[in-house]
Amino acid sequence: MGRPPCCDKDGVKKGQWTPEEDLILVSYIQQHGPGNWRAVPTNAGLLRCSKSCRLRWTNYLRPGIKRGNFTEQEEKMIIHLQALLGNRWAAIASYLPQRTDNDIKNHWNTHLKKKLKKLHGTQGYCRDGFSSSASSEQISRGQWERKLQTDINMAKQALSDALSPQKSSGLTELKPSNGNSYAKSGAYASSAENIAKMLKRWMRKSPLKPGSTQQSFDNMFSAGVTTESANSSQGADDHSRKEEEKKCSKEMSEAFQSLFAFESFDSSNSDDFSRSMSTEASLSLQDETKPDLDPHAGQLLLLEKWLFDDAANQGKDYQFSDTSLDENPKFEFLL
DNA sequence: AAAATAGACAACCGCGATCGC
DNA sequence: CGCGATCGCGGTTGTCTATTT
Repeated sequence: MGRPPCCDKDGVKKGQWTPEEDLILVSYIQQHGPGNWRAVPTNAGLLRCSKSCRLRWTNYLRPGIKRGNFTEQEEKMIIHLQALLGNRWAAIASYLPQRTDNDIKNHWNTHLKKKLKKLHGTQGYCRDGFSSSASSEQISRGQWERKLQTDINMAKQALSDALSPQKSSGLTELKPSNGNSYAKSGAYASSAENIAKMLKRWMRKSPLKPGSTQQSFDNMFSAGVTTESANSSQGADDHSRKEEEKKCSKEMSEAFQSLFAFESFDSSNSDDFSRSMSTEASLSLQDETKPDLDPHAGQLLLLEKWLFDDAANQGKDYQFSDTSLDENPKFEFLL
């Protein structure tokens, strides 16, 4: 006698999203900002359920998302965090900016689990899955913690590099509290990047007639995806990258090219957004960290403290947008 | 070249948590 | 305080692509 599925209605579309749907969704969120998902399908004119819209946005269209190509540092970090937190993918994702919980979960299930299993078979399973030939039972707690600390330092360095302010440029800071600011933010550039990638894939699968595509995308853009963002300041690097992308996309229609002009092709520009997102996620993680429930609470707190201390130490260069630690009483104990 | 199989990943589903009335 | 609506998370499934036979 469970609750009936929210998407169990007639006329609600399921399955793969089309580029048109993506553009409608991005366009809508560009104007109104994310949130109030219940109203999104109706207001945006999408034949999807609210859940599907939210999922599509958070896992695929959201700016600042990096997909695929996990680095070894990221993998190590995921393995460490999985050992500490278990299958709490959202919490793990909060420590990996630009990665979504779904992406991490998929990567874990398809790659890392096998990797660990393989290592388990050849050298004996170790909690970090990478470097020990002894079983975890044989390693003393002290040894394991030292090893954990070493690897965490490596992952920390990688994270620090990834978040380096030098890599971000020209992205206006998002202020989620002000919905209209979304419309002016360059953050949508990487949404379009994601869409563009998906469009290429989609074109491979089902080549469209240029005419119909043109019309369809013209309608889309006139409906709300303005070129305003495209006109925002972009660096020379972005320009050259755009050119390169255009070369690879000759077969695409003019409408596609206007989409390319709309975006920056530099996902690192979304670092500010990623930071704000990861901060939010960290806040939620802080909320859900319940020492009385979590057997690894000590390690978890250590890890969190490491992360937040680092952020605090880099305060000058590395400022969380929107929600700063020192403004939040929840983090007093960490500062 | 075609069929079968495996791998990868996007999306769905169900449940618990949270929010607002 | 109770209840319904909504959101967010994790597990699972479905589909597409690549590889092997």
